[in-house]
Amino acid sequence: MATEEDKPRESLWERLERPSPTPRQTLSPQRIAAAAAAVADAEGLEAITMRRLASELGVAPMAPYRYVAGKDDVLELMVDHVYADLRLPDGLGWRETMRALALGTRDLVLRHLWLAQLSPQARLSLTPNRMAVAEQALSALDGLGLDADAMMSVFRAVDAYVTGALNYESAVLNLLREHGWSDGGELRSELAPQMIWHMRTGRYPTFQRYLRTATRKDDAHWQFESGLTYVLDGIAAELGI
Amino acid sequence: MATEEDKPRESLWERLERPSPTPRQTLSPQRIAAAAAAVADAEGLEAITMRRLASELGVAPMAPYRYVAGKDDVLELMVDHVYADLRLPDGLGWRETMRALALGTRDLVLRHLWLAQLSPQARLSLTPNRMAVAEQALSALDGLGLDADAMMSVFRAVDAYVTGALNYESAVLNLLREHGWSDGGELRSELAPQMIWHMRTGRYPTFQRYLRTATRKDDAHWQFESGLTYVLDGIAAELGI
DNA sequence: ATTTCGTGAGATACAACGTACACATGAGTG
DNA sequence: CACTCATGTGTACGTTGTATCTCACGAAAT
Repeated sequence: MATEEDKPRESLWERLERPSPTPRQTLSPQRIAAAAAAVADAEGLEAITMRRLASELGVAPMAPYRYVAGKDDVLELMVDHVYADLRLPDGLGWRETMRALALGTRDLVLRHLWLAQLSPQARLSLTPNRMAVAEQALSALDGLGLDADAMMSVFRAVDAYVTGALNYESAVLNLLREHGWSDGGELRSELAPQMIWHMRTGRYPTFQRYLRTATRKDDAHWQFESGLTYVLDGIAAELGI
Repeated sequence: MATEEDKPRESLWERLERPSPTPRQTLSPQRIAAAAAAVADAEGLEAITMRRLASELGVAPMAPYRYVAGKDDVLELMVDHVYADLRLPDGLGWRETMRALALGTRDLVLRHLWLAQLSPQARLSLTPNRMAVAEQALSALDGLGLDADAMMSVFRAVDAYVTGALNYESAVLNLLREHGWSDGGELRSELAPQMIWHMRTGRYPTFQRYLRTATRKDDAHWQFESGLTYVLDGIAAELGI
């Protein structure tokens, strides 16, 4: 059965672009976004509560609800706020543009680790600044003789790889931060007992050999670039571009 | 300053393999994992609360805490529980093994959509069944003349792509389920007003052209395979295997 | 057969969270 | 000066994760 709330509620972004009739207000979606992003940058996503956000803005806990429908809207505003910093240079070839997309996204996520902690559904929302990046990326894939489906498959493949790689990389960094550990060495020494126990079972000989002989276990940038090279090489080979 | 709780707490998995001295108990980690996974399969991850889980098991809300240190442990148990269904066939070449890893993971996640809703840090934990899959994948990359770092970079690249692609795919499906929508058409018609508004701004001409001319927008399987082909092709090209 | 003891489950309670709802307030307009 | 409506306040409710105390029961010991 259809419920009442299915009416086509005006989108968050639609409301934003129409300036409010009385502009004299202490609160605004922009201030909310900036304050929330600042808190999350400094203390992680779990520090974002509606009460904390309100106190940060110097208002009562329920005040921000004049501008957002709920906490999910706040997260959406935060995402769009930081994505304003990500733009791709024009005039590059498709491969350099995809590389800029990947490396730029990585920079952004490493500067705002909470981006990777958002629920996948929060990352689905098409905010203006994310749409702008997608448009830039797609337009760099235009004019290569690809049909629309192929163009999107390239964009999506790069985006999927970047998302997955950063999911992992930032999860490690968030773990470090939450426990107050400083570097990967400290992480490994903390996790060592568990890992040693796993290895003692003798069930994972190949994995164990990796642990013993690998030399770039901590080189996150190299790992990111390696995978990115695979993806871009494969696109070039498969599509002949 | 170092806190007391930094003592090397025995791992969840370490405790599990040592059978409890008095085996007569109504609760067990296995029962907890199975019950929780069943609830999440049927009603989504947000249905998993400690109270709900306890009532599902017919015990008091705090009873499961005998076996898990907190909700995070429950999630870890759930992950391991369903990963028991994922094993890779032996004896295949590296490419077929990586394909089996990707497609098998996709099957698993589509059967248990809540897997993609877990926090990245929950997915970091190395549960026995996930370790087993990783070991199988790595051993298929053995003997190809790759060093340990290259082997892991291949595994990680495939895993990152799969994670990212499924993050997106399952987010759409979770959105459908939560709103009670049946298929992609219904999703698009619900989101149409927002999308039309975005397009009316005229800022996204390439994106708009994609929306008009693409024919495989709903073919999730094709999209997954396309990206996977790029990744595997790139690995083959870059490493000469 | 009775006592002892430890383990597993129950009951109660608390702080923190998101948010619904009714009220106060103060600037702009007549 | 009165009216009005957008904007922020105060209070409260239901739900969550989980700390802590208490209780029951089965096995081992006497």
